[in-house]
Amino acid sequence: MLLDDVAGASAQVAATRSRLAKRAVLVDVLRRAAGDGAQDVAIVSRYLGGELRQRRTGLGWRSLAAMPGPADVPTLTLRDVDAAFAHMAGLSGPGSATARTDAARALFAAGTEREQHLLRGLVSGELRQGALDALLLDAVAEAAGVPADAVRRAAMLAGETEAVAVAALTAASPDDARAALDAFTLTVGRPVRPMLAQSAPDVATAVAQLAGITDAPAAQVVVDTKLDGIRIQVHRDGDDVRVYTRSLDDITARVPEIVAAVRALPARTLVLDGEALALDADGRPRPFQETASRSATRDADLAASATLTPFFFDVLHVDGRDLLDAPLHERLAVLDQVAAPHVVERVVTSDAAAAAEHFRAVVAAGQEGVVVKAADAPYEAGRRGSAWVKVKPRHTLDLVVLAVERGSGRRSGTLSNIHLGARDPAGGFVMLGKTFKGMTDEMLAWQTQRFRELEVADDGWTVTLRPEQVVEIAFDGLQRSTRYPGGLALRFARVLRYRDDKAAADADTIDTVRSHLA
DNA sequence: TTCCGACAGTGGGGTCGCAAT
DNA sequence: ATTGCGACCCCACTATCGGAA
Repeated sequence: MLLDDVAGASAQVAATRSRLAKRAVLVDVLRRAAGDGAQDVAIVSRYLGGELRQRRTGLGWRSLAAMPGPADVPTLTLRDVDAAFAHMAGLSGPGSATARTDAARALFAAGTEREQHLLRGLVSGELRQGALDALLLDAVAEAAGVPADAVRRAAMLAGETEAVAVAALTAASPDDARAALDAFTLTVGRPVRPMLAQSAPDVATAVAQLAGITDAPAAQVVVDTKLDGIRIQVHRDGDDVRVYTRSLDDITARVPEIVAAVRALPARTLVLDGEALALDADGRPRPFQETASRSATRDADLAASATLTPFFFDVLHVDGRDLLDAPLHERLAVLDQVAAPHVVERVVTSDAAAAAEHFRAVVAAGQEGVVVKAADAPYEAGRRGSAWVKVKPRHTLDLVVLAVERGSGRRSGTLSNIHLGARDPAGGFVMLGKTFKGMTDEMLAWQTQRFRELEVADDGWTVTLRPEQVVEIAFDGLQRSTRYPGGLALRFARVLRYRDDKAAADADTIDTVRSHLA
């Protein structure tokens, strides 16, 4: 199969907003790939899902700045392209960046216009065709003649889509495809996609949301402490322990202390879900940046200078027993038995006030917040299910917009990403970060016009403003910054509303911001 | 007929390792 | 030694489609 076939399909998918029409295009190209064999199905399913098959190629958006013009006639086969990226991914050492760029040039020179567009999207990870993994899974189901639920479940348990697409689409019949999908079961040593949480503004709202979905008579909820670290999924088979991140990256070699902790637990086989973070001598959590630094380093000496402590909040398998479909309260009973010293602190209650009290207590102890969970819900791998709801404290500030950047994609033509400054009592403003979050289309339209009125300079990307417009910003906390002059940056800043009732002189000062550090 | 769950998009700050400068 | 890039870690929020109610 030619890359051009996939490029054409991707363009068709991007050209319609109807998800059914997108799916129909995906189904057609998946069926054609199936006729060309398993390898083409593997490549097509990756590319239509917006990814290359190579996890890291060393090639990114910036490397593609100077690529040659397009070819007139499509000649690239999918296998050519996959082999080219595999080659690039394998390069390392002095001269490798040049060799990689040369290989990319040769590949792009052979690509037609729409093929180049597809390649850019795959390399940058921003295909922007309005369809990624979820719609692709639906298309795989339709193309193979099997229920969408069966494909989705297989992909969640496999931790990936490619193998599932190949199994479903290379089967001789829908019955065979169904059997092939059912063969994807929870396997110790193969990570599953982690269950995710929705969010709520406060504990009472979270409890009320769960009351709507649970069948438990007293509407019991589990209130788990939410730790500010990195998500880990740990598999143990005897002495063999593997540690995976939320994106299912294997980081076992970087975290020997977690391996040791899990080896010491009283079970032969285990699959645990939890969080790892750096603690100080008193057991209080260190800032997220320290956990991130420690978990990212591959240097053994650096790694030894700080340790991560694992805490688990779920168990998916223990000694031959799968627990994915067991209700949470059952899983937690097992978790308490097998992971006792490393279990996240929790409260189980039907009383919203008790849940709120736990939230206050854990935040006072320096933790990030809580996750409120339906006690009778199964583990929904890979889904942002309604059974888990996270709650975190929210801070707000009134800041001044210092500049604004042009938007891209559906925000093209608007002024989108705003630069935020706190008032400096000594004069001027101190920039604390940027945000594009929380804006409705109406706000985007309004601010695009408003900021043109305040414009003092425009370099083609960023428009500098007279510092007059006040905006109310929500954020999760402050972090140390080497990028911004105050040495501080807002974490997860988002717009709540523009404050036309306030002048810049009424905005919060950098001193007020610092007081949030306590 | 209306409602709402799920998805994709639009980007944020920080950290590391590596190759080039 | 410093800088720029790629790859990940954490992520919030809105608009939209189409099935559920």
